[in-house]
Amino acid sequence: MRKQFGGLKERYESRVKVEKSHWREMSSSCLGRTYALDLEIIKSPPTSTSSSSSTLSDAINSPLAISTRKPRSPRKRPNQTYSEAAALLSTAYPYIFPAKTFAKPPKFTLPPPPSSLFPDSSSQLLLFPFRHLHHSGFLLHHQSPIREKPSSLIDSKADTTSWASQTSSGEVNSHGGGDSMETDYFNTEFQDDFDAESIILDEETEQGIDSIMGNLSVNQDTWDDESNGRCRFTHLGSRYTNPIPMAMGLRKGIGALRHVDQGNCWNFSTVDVLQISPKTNPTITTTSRADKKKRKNKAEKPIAAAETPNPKPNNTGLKLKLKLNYENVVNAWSDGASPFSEKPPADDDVYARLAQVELLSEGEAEAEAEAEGGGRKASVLRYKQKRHTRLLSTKIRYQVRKVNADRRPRIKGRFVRRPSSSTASEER
DNA sequence: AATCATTCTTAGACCACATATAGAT
DNA sequence: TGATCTATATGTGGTCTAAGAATGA
Repeated sequence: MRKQFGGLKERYESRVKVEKSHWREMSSSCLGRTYALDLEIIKSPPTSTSSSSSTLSDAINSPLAISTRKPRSPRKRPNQTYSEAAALLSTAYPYIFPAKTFAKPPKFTLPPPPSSLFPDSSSQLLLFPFRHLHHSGFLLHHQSPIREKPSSLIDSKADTTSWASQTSSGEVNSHGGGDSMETDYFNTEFQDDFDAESIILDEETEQGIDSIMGNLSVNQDTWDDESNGRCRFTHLGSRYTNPIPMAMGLRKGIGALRHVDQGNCWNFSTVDVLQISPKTNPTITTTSRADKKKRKNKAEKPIAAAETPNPKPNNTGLKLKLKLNYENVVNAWSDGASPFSEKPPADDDVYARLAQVELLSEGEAEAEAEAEGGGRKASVLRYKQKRHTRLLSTKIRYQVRKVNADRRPRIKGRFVRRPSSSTASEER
């Protein structure tokens, strides 16, 4: 109560101060400089409390009270970290972590102690999506899961015209026409709270993730002018044209970015749909060997190669018709192990972002890394620690402004006017 | 299980002003 | 076309407020 009253008093004093300040500024505007006066008249809500006769409450409840305070933007909820992680997982493995399984995020609670990192009972917070594995019949039914039910965020409709219409309005409209829970979730909670722009980590992604996952930079030849503004990515033996709509993390397109070489659009966080999809086609390695043989043969026949200036890329890696031994796959996954190999994906921003989510505290992460015995976990841990320190230490763009701010007088943390000789003479 | 009041945590607003930037002349 | 001027935007750090979660009755 005392604190609240103190807060009211503080606000009142602040308002008076602000009014004085604005009057000063208004008067100073007459001297040549104009100040934008953005005042908002507050209609005091009908207070149920008894009308106090104090001038303080009167001043506060007065309908003419002027507030220059900017409306507070909604806070990021603690569960939002969980939601973001879940959304990323759903983006990476839409069939392993379907969005509907986390449509209702659990209550935000502290993580378990390090001694019980992944017990069977208490680890549901992290492992609940794997329950989906127990009925992994989807493995057998979907011939091409990627195309059949794409995530609404990375809708693989590679229609540049629709993209243009979306970006022209200034927002990325995710109305995919779907009415599933997945789509609804992304359209409401995820889209509302998840600021993709905040995840754009240009320098971090290059320095941090690259040190772990390998160099993600795209060669210059992957940008093809002939592809009409489309980034072509070459990796994993598969080559395809990735249009801009496939990119995640670009809210309003590249054009909104400042001080950035816009030609390097591939340096931003983009998600390759085929990359983030489970690698379920084991025939890639075999075909690559066959390709090597073919190349060897082609090298022996340079004339034939010269006759075809634009050879069509080998699309064997893009085949989505799977020839899997489903029984073996199901048996291999039935023990609850990870459905994917331990080998990290070649280049994928989603995994980088997943690694950035602080689901565990620092000590727990260390314990986990020690338990894992180094390797990739240690690399991820190192990267996370590096990123943690980098984020905590504020990045100073202009050292001069920092020096000025440090020298600037403050009262209760706020900058106050410098007592200048001119004002002192005016007050006399 | 639902509701309410209280406590706790922490993201973001606030402040002045030197400097950067964009537009006009 | 470059130089100059003017107006507006930006960034900087310590403190405090209040939104939202947690907790207990």
